[in-house]
Amino acid sequence: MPTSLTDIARRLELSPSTVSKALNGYRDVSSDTRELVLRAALELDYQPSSAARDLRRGRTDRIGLFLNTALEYVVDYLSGIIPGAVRCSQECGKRLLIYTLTDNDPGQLLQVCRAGEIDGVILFSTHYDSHTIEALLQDDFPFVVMGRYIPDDRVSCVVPDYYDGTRQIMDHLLAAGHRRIAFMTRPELTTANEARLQGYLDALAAAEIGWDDRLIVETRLEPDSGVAPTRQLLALTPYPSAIVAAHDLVAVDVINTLQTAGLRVPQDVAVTGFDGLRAGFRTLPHISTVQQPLERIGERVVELVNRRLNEPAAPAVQETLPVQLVLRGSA
Amino acid sequence: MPTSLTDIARRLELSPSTVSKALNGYRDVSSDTRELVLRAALELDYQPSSAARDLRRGRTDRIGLFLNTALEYVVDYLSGIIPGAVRCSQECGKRLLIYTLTDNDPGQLLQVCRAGEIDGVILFSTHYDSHTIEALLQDDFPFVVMGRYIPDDRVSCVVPDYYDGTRQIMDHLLAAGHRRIAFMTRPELTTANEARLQGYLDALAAAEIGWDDRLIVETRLEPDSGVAPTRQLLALTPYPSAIVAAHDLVAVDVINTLQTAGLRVPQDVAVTGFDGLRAGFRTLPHISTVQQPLERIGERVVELVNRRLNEPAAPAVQETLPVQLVLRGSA
DNA sequence: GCAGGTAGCGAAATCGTTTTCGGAAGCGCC
DNA sequence: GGCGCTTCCGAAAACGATTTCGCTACCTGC
Repeated sequence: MPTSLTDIARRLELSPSTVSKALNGYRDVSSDTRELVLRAALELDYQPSSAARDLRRGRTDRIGLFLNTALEYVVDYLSGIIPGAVRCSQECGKRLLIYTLTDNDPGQLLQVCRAGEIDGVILFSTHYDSHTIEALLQDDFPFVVMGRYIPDDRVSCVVPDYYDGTRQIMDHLLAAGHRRIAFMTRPELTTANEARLQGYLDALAAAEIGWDDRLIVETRLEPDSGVAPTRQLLALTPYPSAIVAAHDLVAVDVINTLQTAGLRVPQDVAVTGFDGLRAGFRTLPHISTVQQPLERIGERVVELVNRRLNEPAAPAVQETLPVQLVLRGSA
Repeated sequence: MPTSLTDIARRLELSPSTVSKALNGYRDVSSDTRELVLRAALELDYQPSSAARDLRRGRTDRIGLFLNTALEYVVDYLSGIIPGAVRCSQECGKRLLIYTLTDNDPGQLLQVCRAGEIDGVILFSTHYDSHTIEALLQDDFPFVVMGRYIPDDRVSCVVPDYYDGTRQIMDHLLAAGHRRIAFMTRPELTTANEARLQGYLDALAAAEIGWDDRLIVETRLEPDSGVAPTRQLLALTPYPSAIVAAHDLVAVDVINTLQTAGLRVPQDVAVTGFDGLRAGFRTLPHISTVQQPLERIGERVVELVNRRLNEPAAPAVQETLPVQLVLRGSA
């Protein structure tokens, strides 16, 4: 049992109200008393009970973010956005915390929100789930979607420019003379995947290159999920001279598979990633990728949740953030 | 404002106490009433206010874990232990959550604990801080240290067998004929680092090889921190035929630096890592490493916190978990 | 001297639960 | 009928903070 506000009150022979006011900067307490209270609080290592305070104030000043499976990917992505998100939440006087889901059950997210453990939540693209979104809207619970565009003007989201990024990649590859360019997509039918695919197709069309079904393959988010599709592409004759991977982690698999097969990257096959994760620095050559403004995304996403908390009536905003091609060797 | 217990009570013309008891499985409520309450709760999407419940019960059923800087490393390590930790906490009826620290200020950890936001905390080796530990002991707050042995019989910890792991690595390298083996250590004076160093020295002694100061270099936890030390080693003549890196992330840097310099791994220089992180699969060759039982560590660490919660008087335990050398190509 | 204002404090309600305690009703049994 | 025993429910007291409101002093200005 840590020291409570009433402990301080008793010790100083003051009322709990006065102590509370002294600690919270109310003006109707003399500076002498305030001094006394602050000193006592320090001495006793007083920290207000968050449960009591949250209950009374009806808010927690906490913002949540949920981990799910596809841990390998999520975690690498998260480590990119966390610095920005943490900095911003600190500025807003909130704390950012990350929940783990057992059994990857999205219902737990709703439980946590409804229980009032957090004031707002950041939804990661990988655990989007229309039922969850619908429920959050129903409850009028503040949330922002990160990394996926949601075609609904009631929901805020922050997304990188998938279309432009893919165009940048394709333009680079085409300019380098590549004509057989393979494309790895993700099986989910999301606006993000559609935008990337559209960028691919448009770029081919602009270069007056017909598209070949066999060059478009699917990958999942699990570890090593880039290996099989790469083998599949290598079985083609001729095999593609460039592979546009769905994201950096897949690109790692692609590069490793190619090199294991005795092919040189980028001389024999060029490879590109997407996202700009740390993983891109682990292969040799490093991965040429589309860098998302990760810190910026972290900031914006927290800022939007916070705005929504401050003015509940504020309209939802859907932001597309610019991305940038960075060439590191693999293409 | 979500539905509260009293909302249900009013709707059913029952008292809040009865509703609470119906929901919490008390026996002194008729099965008819219980049925009614459960149905109403479901219809109204009722979720008990965690603040109110925590306040009243004096516990939260939550266990915390704190992120700090050195994000790249921590996050990769975490993704290894999370599955085990989450599974175990679920079995214990707790929820595991991850706090972010602003400004990497360890004082925030104590604040969170004292505020009663969590019942127990898992301390990561990388943000060990003797003042924090002392304060937690003072407060009698349940905690367990992960990845670092603390020479104090009041604190529980779970650590991999650093000494044995290093011996396994060294024995393998020595058996392969290596005689000039470099060793990368971390600057912190921890029992973990000491154990690794001791393993290195003992192995050399057992093989009757004198040790060379210049082969022992330091690395930090920041990204790319393996590059400079590797260059430093390559400047030696002759340069070492094997490099024992402090952990897998450093090993990645080492391999990349060697390959960039035109050296082949493992033919020209063998490289080993430590920990068994996913990063070890991203290089080519993959990293030969000492695999920590990560999931197991996650489980144990949660289990120990939980035991401490259930029987506060239980003595602290210090567990060393066995590790295993896995050869993946880099040595 | 008095009205009006201000400064400083405390009483008390409140947030939404949990849990203890007691009471009412119903029943069986002597 | 009286006694005891269940069974079911509600009243009420917590948990520890915040916040409103009112009260007492004291001061100021006329």
